[in-house]
Amino acid sequence: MYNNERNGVYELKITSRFTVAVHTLLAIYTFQDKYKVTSDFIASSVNVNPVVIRRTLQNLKAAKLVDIKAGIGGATLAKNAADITLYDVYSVVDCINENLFNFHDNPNPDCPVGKNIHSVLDKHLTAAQTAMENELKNVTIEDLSNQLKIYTNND
Amino acid sequence: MYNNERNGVYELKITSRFTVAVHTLLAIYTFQDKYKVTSDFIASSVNVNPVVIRRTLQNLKAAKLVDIKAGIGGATLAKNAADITLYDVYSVVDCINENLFNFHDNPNPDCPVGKNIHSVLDKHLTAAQTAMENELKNVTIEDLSNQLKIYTNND
DNA sequence: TTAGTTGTAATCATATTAGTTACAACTAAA
DNA sequence: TTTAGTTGTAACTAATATGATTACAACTAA
Repeated sequence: MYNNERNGVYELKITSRFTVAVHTLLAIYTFQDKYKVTSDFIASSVNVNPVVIRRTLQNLKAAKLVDIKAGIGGATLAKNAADITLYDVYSVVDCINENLFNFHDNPNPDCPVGKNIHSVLDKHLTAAQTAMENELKNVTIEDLSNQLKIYTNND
Repeated sequence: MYNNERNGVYELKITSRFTVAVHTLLAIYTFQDKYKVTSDFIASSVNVNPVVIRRTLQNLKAAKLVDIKAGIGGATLAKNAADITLYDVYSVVDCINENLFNFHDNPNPDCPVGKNIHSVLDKHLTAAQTAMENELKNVTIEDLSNQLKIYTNND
């Protein structure tokens, strides 16, 4: 069933492209020294269609976060895992557009409130978005990998 | 035309229900002592269909942020403007579901990364969301009104 | 009684996401 | 130089949300 219901109302959010991309990078980092990490390999771990992974990898490649071997196949990190933050990933994979908050179009310029609503609200929305994004800058793929090792050692 | 395009990719975000609701409250606060603030009145300022405003007002009423006069019409604030934060509004209007970040479904439990991706990632996503939401708690409808007065006095 | 408004269901157009199919282009290895 | 496996990418689809809109019953003060 659909997992996004509450009181019969459905809502949008930051798309799973972001977590898919993070998962992709963590899988590459975890396995790149042992296996050829192909889109099929990653897709199997993430549990999405391989084409979704290839599209994700193209975004990550364009940002120089990964290298991809065309033909033979396989992806590797193009930077140190400690130098790739969640914000880097978030920025690249189109999980939101520039603005997190979707502002209603064309408020009435003949009403004092409509005329100025952007002026009074925009800076606060930007501050909220920036606070969220700054948190993402505090976490790297290496951080996730270290945490992952703790979990896998306990298996 | 569509206002959400970038490089042919389209993205989701926090819906305009939030800014519509903030605009609604600011319009009520600004005009409630002078006019009967009806859904048509607000809709004209926000520039959306009146039914969208009525639905918004129902959400705000359920949270005891506004009073609505059925029959005769008109909405007023049910609390002091200084006691209504942007977070209060955000919480009630279903602009997102509980989680801001949409996580991909069913990562592969037979892969060490897939099995633990939620464990390593969830707390960071929650921290980012909380940072955003906390910023919204710092701003009240009264703050917006005070800023609005500065702009309108300059007209 | 009436005029205006709210409350709410129902339907629609538009748009996005993720899934999927298909296949050309590429590359290393046999 | 053939082949097997993979990437790169276009095209299409199903599922679903949003906001617009229509419609109308219920309500209430004048």
